Amino acid sequence: MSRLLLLDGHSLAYRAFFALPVENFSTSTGQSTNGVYGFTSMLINVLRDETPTHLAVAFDVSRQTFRTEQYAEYKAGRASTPSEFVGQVDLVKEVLNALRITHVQVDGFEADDVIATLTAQARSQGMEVLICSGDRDALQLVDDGTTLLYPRKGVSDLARMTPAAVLEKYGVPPERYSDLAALVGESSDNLPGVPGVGPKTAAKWITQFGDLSGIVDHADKLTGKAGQATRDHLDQVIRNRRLNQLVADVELPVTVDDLAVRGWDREEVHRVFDGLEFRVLRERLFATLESAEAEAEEGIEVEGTMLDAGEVAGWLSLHAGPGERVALVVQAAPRTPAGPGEATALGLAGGEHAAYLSLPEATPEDETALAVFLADRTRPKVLHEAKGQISSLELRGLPVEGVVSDTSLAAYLVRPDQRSYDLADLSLRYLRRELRLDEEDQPDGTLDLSWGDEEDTPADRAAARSLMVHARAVHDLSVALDAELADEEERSLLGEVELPLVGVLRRMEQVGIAVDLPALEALEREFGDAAEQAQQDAWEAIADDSVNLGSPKQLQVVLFETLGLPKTRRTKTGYTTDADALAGLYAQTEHPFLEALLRHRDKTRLRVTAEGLIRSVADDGRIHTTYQQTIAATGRLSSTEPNLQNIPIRTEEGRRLREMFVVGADAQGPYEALMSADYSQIEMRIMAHLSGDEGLIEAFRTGEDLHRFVGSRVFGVDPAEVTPEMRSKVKAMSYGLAYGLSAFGLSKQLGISTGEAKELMDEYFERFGGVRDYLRDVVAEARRSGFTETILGRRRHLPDLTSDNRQRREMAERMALNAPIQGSAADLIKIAMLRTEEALREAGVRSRMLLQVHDELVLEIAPGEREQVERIVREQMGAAADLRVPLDVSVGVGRSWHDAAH
DNA sequence: AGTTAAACGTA
DNA sequence: CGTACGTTTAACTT
Repeated sequence: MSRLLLLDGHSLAYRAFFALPVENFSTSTGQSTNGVYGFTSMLINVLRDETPTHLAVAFDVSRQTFRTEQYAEYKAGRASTPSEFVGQVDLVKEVLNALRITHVQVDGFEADDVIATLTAQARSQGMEVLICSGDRDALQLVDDGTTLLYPRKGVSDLARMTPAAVLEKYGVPPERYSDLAALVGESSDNLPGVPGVGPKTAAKWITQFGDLSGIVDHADKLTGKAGQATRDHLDQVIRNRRLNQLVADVELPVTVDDLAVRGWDREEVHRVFDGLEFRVLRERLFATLESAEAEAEEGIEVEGTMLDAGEVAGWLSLHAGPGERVALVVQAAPRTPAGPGEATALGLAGGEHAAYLSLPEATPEDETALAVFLADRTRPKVLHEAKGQISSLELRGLPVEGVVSDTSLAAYLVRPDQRSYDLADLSLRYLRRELRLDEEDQPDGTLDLSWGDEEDTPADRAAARSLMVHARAVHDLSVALDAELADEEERSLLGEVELPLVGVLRRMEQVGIAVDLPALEALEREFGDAAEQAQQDAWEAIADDSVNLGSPKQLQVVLFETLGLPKTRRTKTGYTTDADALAGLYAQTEHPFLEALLRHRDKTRLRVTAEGLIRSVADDGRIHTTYQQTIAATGRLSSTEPNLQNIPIRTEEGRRLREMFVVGADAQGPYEALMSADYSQIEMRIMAHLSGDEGLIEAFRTGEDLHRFVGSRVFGVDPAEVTPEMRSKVKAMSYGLAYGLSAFGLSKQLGISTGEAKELMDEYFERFGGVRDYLRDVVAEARRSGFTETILGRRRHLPDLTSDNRQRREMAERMALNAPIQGSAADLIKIAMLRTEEALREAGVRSRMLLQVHDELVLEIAPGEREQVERIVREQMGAAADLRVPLDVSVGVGRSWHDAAH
């Protein structure tokens, strides 16, 4: 049986371009290759999986086609082709030439028309046809012998669109798809659909009236708003239908018979792939095309063993000796409010072999052998997201030592502004290896496992395979990422800071912080009652109790239509109703509704915060937050479930929430107090250090109030004569500088004219020239090198510094200003946390660290240890780095977090 | 049901 | 038209 495979070269390369991060795919000469890489990868996969006898790739020639002649707006409004994509289509053609694969393009027609024509020819000869395209228009070609392979996501997941699949997904058979598309529209072609008509409605009508002409003929019978809209847009729908019809009789320079698969040009493939620096892909290509008998392989090949009772010690001694790096992947029970669940199973991978161990099935001897291995710091382990996994093991009485890498942390240090460090993503990016872990990708029948015995169910085997595949990926990734770390400084940042910090954070999470639950519940009710009262007052003020005060949309109606108040700043969807704007309106109008509304906002917010905290209290009466170590691009930690880094402090009422965090107890008895220790003005001190500005350094060395000192220089008066207004202006500016503040932003914040703000900034920079020079140089240096760096060598890449787009470039410039400062502060407190914990351990005290809030540490103090711990914390925080200015630490103690403030 | 935008809390 | 985050709610989408 002959089988023709047709690919849409442009659409697939374009899909690949967006699926793969461009910065990870470029040659040493700077040519981007993500599009051509992804296309080639897809090509290899379909060749392997579909074994076609005939093959061609179609391309568009230009945007000018018969469709643009008929409808000038066709495919208009598209973003211009990204510069990194330019040239990649030609590279795709080079690859095809080397593989002796025919490519076809015809002036005035799109790739899909070429595909439609070839499909018609092939079908008339009784051939089976496979189309691989990212363009949905090709769905109209699907029939019993024609299947569309449509990229679902990424470059390795293709949906197999048969007639049944089309019907299932769109509710219409393939020959009616174009009718549906004409109604719904196709945004990528700039063909607008009928407003209010989605695929569901369109499919319903098509079923009801047979096809589009049936709908047109019976347009008067279409019901509802959507029906009226369709009648109003009938011409447009008919035009859409004419444009989305593919042309199946294009005159082509080739016939189907010319497309028979030929041998390929080995020399040329080597030359082209060398130029593109595709090494892994070349191996895959050769493996796929050279062995005709090569069977389809699912994901990674893993040589592994499902360990049976009594086999653990043996495996470990063979594959996990001293110095032998072993990856661990833990499967655990669901997490609880108190933290991660207990470990249930384990995947291990050494250099060659992998193993799987189900903990409930392990014998006491097995567990002992495992425990010895895990606790042995001379046997190196690597994990992905180690913190949670180690906690799960420890819950099961299996402490872990000797962790030499965490692949999520390593990947974070390499590129700190990624959204996720998902293992499968990292595997694809750094190993160029697809981690196929979906259950559906591994139907039982294809599981051909060389390990395990008859008692293992298919589900056991699938779980085992998955853990071993994970472990193998973690092992190989840890090696690959070691090489990706920029320099010795970054390796030490991982080994000496981030990795040891995992343990500190883990213990802080596990300990949690005690909460006065009854008081918190009372407070929640109090805030709730106050919110209720505010709502009543607000409703009364406008004589309307139907308004949802929490709905910005409804508020806009009330404020700007019903009450006719002056319009505020624009947002995407209307006018802002944020607190600043409402306060401004209140100042102008003194309308009682505004006062009540603001009060309602405040109280509701407090109530909701209290509510969330109550929900988070675990059975031990404490709140166990989770610290995320790979989220903030600057190097800070973040806190989730719940976020304990944004508990209110600025207002009196907000601070009452801090009173709810109290000193608690442990198995040995109660603690004495909470202690809060924070760095004062850490960011300005780092600015002084990094800039070397003599004036600012002197400010910190004299011990004079910083803003008073700076104010006296800026305004040219004695420190004693600096008024509160002068001080607050200078304070706002000092802090703003580290964020890339503009004169405009400063004027807005201080409520002064832009001119006045400009003068203020000029005067500031005149007096503190070192700061001005530093801020200028830090951006220039980052533009040159492509990244910023903190005191400990933590890098943040900012490619947008050279963007043509002003908005993006200026955003990147502000990030470049801020990242070294915020990031260095993060470095310092991380060092302080490590040393503080170590010093507390050496001192043998019971007191312990509970929270980190960027520049503050909260500790729980055991009876009689207050002075000793204060000394330790002051010393370790103060000595975290040797800066050109002192690091000032202020400490407070009390029964609650609020009382410990100072 | 799942996503996005607005609002707002912290450093 | 100042950085870095996380959470909640309403509204939008299908």
